[in-house]
Amino acid sequence: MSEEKSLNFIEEIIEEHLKEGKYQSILTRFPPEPNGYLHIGHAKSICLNFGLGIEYNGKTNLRFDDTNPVTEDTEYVDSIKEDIQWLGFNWANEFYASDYFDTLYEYAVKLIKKGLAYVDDSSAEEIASQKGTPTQPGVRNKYADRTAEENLQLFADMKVGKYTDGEKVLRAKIDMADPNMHMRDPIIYRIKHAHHHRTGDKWCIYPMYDFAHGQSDSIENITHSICTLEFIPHRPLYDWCIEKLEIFPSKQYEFARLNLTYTVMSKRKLLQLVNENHVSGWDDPRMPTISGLRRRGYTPESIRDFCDRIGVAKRDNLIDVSLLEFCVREHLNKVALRRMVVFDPLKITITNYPETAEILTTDNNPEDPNGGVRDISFSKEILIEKDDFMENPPKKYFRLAPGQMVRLKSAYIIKCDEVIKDAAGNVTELKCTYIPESKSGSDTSGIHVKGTLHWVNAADAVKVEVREYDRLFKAEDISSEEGDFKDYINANSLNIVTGYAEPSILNANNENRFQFLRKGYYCLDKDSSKEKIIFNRTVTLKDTWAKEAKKA
RNA sequence: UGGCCUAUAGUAUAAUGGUAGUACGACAGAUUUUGGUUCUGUUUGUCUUGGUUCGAAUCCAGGUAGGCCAACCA
Repeated sequence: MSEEKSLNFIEEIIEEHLKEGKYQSILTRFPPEPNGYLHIGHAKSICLNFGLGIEYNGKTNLRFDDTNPVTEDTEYVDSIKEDIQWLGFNWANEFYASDYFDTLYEYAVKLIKKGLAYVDDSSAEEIASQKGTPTQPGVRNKYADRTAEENLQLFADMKVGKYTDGEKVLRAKIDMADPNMHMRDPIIYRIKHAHHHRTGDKWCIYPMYDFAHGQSDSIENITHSICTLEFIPHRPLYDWCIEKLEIFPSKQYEFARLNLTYTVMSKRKLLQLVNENHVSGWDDPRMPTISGLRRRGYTPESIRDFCDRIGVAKRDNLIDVSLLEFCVREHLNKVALRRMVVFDPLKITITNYPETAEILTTDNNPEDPNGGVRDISFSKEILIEKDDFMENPPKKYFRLAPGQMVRLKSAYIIKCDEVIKDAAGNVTELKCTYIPESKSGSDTSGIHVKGTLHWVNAADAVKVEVREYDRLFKAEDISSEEGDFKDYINANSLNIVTGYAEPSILNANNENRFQFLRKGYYCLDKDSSKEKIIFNRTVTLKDTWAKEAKKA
């Protein structure tokens, strides 16, 4: 029964560490910067980090990497926590890099005392030009020669606010000729007279990422610090700081970040879409954000399944968004309540049906044995989808056509007798007859039809607004396209239509997931109200007929 | 033109020196009161050139291709 699942390279490393006794247990962390909302790429990292903690009986901390007060905000802290919990994960501790500002300051002092850091008065431009290029070594300036005492005093003066932003920085003294640019005396502290979302105005100097992240890992005793590939060149610096500071040796491991077709996956670009009103907000259902996917109707289960299927490796990847759609369809198929909704109605009059209505029952979910049933009303006037009728059907079209029969789902078989058209020649109504012996559940007619249609009773259909979403971008791989990413925005990514739903839709709540029969999966939008019911289309059903029709 | 990382089917991901497998996609068929679901089958792959070895996707060397690195961002 237990087909052993192969390990990804990080699991292999951890199992080796556990086996050889390097660690008794593992501790990972998820370290977002609170400067934007989490997206599906973060979900990959969350599932990896928290998943490892669960898999190996370890723990995972949530640590906000809040070392840059000018871009960070508590709004983002709150959204990040909500998204992680919604995905189904619990952190052992909620920490902030800013919790460690005092310790980090002492660490910097220690480096200065060891002669491994100095205060530099150069401008940003000077520092950049002295840094050299990847092919040319950098040069050290005169400030590198300052004594430890002088540096200590200067750094203390920086801390108490004696200087303005940019006037001085603290640099690690490593090697200006290192082929790795990050080792060319990197800046580790800068002056920012800015209000911090947690420490307020206590500090006017803030550590850089490279002087905060590894040390924070070390302070928390993180065993496996997992990040994305672009941090590989930072690893020597990560190790250098830990070694010189003589603190707990956390280790960094890097995996390839997620890229998805037809979307962008950078907080900077997503922020731009929000700020420039290309979308309604971070939680716009077209956004690849966790909050957008949630509003769209994606389930945590489906996102976790997706992260599981895409795997973890070190090569760059571009995952087809159809895999994400497959995952959500697979989950929703099992849990969604079936309902009938007609989007583009065509009236049918059943000429041999009595004037009184009849109550029929139908499954809430044929995939769920405990799903139960519901009542639906049936009468001589019903609505079907315009697409479900063709006056001159092609071969293999087994919907309604003149003289052809179809089953109305959970009701009767009907036959199309007459087509009514308006002056312009548009079909406006169909006259049909029904087969009384063909009632669902007690069919004695002996008639077999190929097609089954969804329908609603014209008399009690409920009008709803349905928001249909398409991909946000027209290009599959935006990073490979010329020009600005916004040139590839799909102008038709939102299409609002009216649907005519069976009355049971009035009982819908925000937790419900629906399958509108033969159409797709839907959920109530947060904008919905009693007066105006609004649904989001999560994803369509697979439509092999549409594919077939396209071929012809 | 420096350093680092990576290269297996259309897209991902396994095979840890010994039969190249899995998922999604695509295609074909069966079932179906959702042209959904389910089931069955088919299809396509080790970047390249050498070397080591009885045996190489795997180890070594050269090439090629892609990615990352020169923010007082993370």
